Amino acid sequence: MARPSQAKENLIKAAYDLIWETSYGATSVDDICARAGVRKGSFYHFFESKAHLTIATLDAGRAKHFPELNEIFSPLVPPLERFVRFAGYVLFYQQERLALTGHVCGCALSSLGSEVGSMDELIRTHIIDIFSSHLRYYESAIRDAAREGLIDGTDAPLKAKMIQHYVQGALTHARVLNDLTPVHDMARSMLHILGAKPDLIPALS
Amino acid sequence: MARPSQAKENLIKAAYDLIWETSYGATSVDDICARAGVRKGSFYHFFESKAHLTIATLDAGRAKHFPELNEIFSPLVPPLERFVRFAGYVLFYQQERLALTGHVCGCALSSLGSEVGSMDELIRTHIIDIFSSHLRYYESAIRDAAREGLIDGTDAPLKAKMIQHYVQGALTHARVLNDLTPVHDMARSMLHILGAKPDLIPALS
DNA sequence: AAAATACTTGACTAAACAGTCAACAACCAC
DNA sequence: GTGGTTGTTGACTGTTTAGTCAAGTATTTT
Repeated sequence: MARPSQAKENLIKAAYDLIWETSYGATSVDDICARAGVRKGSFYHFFESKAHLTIATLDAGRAKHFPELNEIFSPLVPPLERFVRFAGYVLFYQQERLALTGHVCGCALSSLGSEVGSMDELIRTHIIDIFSSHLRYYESAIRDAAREGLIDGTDAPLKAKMIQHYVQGALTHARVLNDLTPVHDMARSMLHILGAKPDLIPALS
Repeated sequence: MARPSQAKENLIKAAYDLIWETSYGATSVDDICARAGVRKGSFYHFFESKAHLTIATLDAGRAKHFPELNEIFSPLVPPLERFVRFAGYVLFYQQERLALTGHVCGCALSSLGSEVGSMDELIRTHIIDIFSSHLRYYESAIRDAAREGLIDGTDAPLKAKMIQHYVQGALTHARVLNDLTPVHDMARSMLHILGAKPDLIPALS
């Protein structure tokens, strides 16, 4: 019968944190074990390799964040407000991670995908799948906003991609500059990209 | 008297190519030497470390690209056309690199900065400096376009940042998805972000 | 109490890696 | 032709790294 253990979850959390803070390549199996408080034998009991653990961190991240994104992008939320709330959600996690690490960490998926994407097909396709989900949140909100006459509805898919690319570029910049200004500008910029009229924009908190 | 040698230039080019193709961490000194066709003793004769060589690649990239960017963003070029030409310039280099490597490589600065920025301050500040220059190209073009009545001139600095973040997000996506579609969409999207009226947009080639 | 299952360990192995070094070679000035 | 300067070499060293393994331990079921 199974012997209860937190080792697996601790390894996933440790890998998630370390890879996001620095990079995939700079994060060794020993580093992850040290952060998780387990020994290498345990690591390899649960995971075939660092790459397999990384896939588990992506799945854990999805499990953690998608319920929250479902709330933010719920069809019950006024469409443009979804983007404002989303900007708040991004800022919240960036500030939290900044407090823990001392520097802005940006988008974990984007950094990981960029670094590892040409060398590990499994990690790459997992990230692409998550990116596709994000894109559908944006598209749905854009269509709903157009239906309410809040914005011009032409080319919703392209606008969704603009939003997605802009958000990730802003997070990458925040990380490189070690400065949250791009994240603070996010709500306003997304609404600008969508062509929302200023008087129709919900309060930017 | 100096003994003529191409070793240094070959090392710089090799490092530039390999780091852009894969990543900083996945590129070893041995890899660079193999690609450059020199031995490790020569590597360390010219460069103190891989990090120092990377700084040299950033300087070389700047020397190569800035004359071209000066032409693209010349005040003699109609402002909105500068963005269209810039998109063409980005596409050209992405297609060239795709042909050489078999996969989309995205923005070398962005990838490198994201991967290494929290661990090497010298590399980070070099990249930030280059980013600042790019931003000034965008701002200048935006102000010129506003002066000509082509776009709304409010908040030129924020729009320049939107452009910059969007461009880098698009390139990161192109790299992760291994698909140039985001780069093909770039001209159109940048002009949309700037709020350019369709009839004022120069021909999208 | 015994057996089965799952978790834990850290020394160990082999490979990868950054960086060093003394010696040699090529080029140019004198 | 000689001496000075610069470039080249690859075996070598020490460290880092991923991954293995036999043995031990903890938990649960029978």
